Amino acid sequence: MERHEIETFLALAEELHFARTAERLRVSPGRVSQTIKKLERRIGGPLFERSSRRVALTSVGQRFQDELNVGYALVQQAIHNATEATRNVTGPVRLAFSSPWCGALMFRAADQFRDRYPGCEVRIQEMSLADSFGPLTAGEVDLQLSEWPTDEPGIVNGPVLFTEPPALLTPRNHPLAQRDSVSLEDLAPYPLITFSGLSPGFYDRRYPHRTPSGAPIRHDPVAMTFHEILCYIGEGKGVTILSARAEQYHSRQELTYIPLSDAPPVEYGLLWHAGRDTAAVRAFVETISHLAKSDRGER
Amino acid sequence: MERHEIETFLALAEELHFARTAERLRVSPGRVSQTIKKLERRIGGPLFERSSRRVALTSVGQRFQDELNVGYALVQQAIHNATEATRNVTGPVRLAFSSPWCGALMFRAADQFRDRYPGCEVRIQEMSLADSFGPLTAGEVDLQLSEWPTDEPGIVNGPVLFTEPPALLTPRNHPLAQRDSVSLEDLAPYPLITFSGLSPGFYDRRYPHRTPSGAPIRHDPVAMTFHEILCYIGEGKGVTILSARAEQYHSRQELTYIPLSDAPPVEYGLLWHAGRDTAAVRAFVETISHLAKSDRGER
DNA sequence: ATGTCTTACGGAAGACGTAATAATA
DNA sequence: TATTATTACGTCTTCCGTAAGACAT
Repeated sequence: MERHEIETFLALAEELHFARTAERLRVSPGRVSQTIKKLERRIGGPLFERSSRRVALTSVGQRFQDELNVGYALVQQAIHNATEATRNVTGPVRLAFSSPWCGALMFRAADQFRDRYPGCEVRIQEMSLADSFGPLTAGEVDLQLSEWPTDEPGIVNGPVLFTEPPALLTPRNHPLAQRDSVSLEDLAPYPLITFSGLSPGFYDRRYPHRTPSGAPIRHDPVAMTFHEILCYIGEGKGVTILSARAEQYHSRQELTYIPLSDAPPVEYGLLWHAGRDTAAVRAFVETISHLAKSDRGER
Repeated sequence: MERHEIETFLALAEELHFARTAERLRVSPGRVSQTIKKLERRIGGPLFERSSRRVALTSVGQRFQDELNVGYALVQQAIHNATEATRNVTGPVRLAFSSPWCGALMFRAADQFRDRYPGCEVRIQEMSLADSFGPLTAGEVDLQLSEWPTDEPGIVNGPVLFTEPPALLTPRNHPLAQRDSVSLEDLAPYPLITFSGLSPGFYDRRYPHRTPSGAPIRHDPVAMTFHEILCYIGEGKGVTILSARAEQYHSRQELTYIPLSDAPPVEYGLLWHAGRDTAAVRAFVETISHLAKSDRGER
């Protein structure tokens, strides 16, 4: 049963007059007659009892009207809701990423997103790890892709988009630098250079205070920026733990990246401010999540 | 939003795979793609998040699926119910009428009915007033159009289809025969010939036992058939009350019909046996009721 | 190289309007 | 005669399949 048949039937069931029905539907009276006739053939019997001067519903038609009205109203409501929901996907979406490999994914997602939601303007900026949540909290940014998760109050931990294996970063002439792989157990003798500005939970997860066997690990010094860490290590002040992916973007003569076998993988996920997510932001979350799933090869 | 769009969307929302959706709907994959694309343009934004290797619902699409499923299921149920209801309109419909003017309406209605329900066989017979409910009670007849109402147990008083003014039937040489109109008050001096076989309530309604002022009216003799009444009156044995319409079918030299001003109109309606009405019978009731309304000029 | 979604194009089904016809008051 | 529903027919939209293209694995 086609839409025009439903609408013609319901209109005629109300008007009980072919000409007025035709006028209401902006079609010719002949069309109403033929549409109803065809519908009645499909149903199998008359829905209207009619002469050239009178139109009335049969009992079958009466019940049909009642039931169809309910169902069709719900269908129209569904369409209306969907239309309204997409209408709200508009306005600028301000995005931030913490590291180049997050940025790469985000730029690809933004291309798809602009394609699908032409009404949306997308702006992307890099963020400083020294102030991971400042822009989000200040309302300067709507969504960020960065190290995950966080304990920051008011910040929502969205979906994880990808993970990277952990690595140990050492000076080139470090005792561990020749190894193919190291364990957390190997870290005990060396000071661990850490990064301030991370939320406490995330900090403890990334930088252990003891090796698996219980030996203490000294945290020293505490750097304020990522480049500061690179300098400290280059100077032989210690080692640090980070994503293996960093090697592709921050390799230097005097530094060596070594796979870290037993540290937890580094997770990168979406973060936004609780209650400040708009329809456009949610739509971008869907787009980038979908793209990341494709990258992971999941089905 | 067209039916094929709804069905394509719902199928794809379940399958999340264009090729399988196309196979299920017996269309080509290209068609599914174009249909969804067009639907998304109409809604205003993406309902699916897709690459060439992955299909997922957006949050808008998710909600749309939930709501559309409910409404569309109701629409389909309504169609199914209507189809089933008309499927039952089949088999023979056996009709009876009590007088020629009832028969005239019934034959016209039967023509319309046969036209609208080709699967139904219609048989019409005249009934005897002497045994008004025998055929109905015995199950030989499904529906009858006759004097209305009745008190007969088990018989349903259906809708009144038309009414006729009452008349007094007298011999040509009767004292009242020259009058243009008579009142019930005029009947007191003359024996009233009545008709047995009527249900008690109807009998009392048609044949008063007293005039409006309280004078008794003698009921004598009590006839067994309509022709018997005509003979009695022709012989000068008394007068009777009947429908003015009878004059068109039962006029004789020795009889005179006089309008009866203050008797209740004679009602003709449909009667059937309680619980034995089929879908086909109800459909015929609708057809003949509609035709009678047209005859009455109601709108 | 294969599986999957998308696009381009020609053919067919059917929705539509116009206008003539039939039925009713 | 006026109003209304129905029927007939030509036009045009659009739905559809086929086949080639684009993209990802």
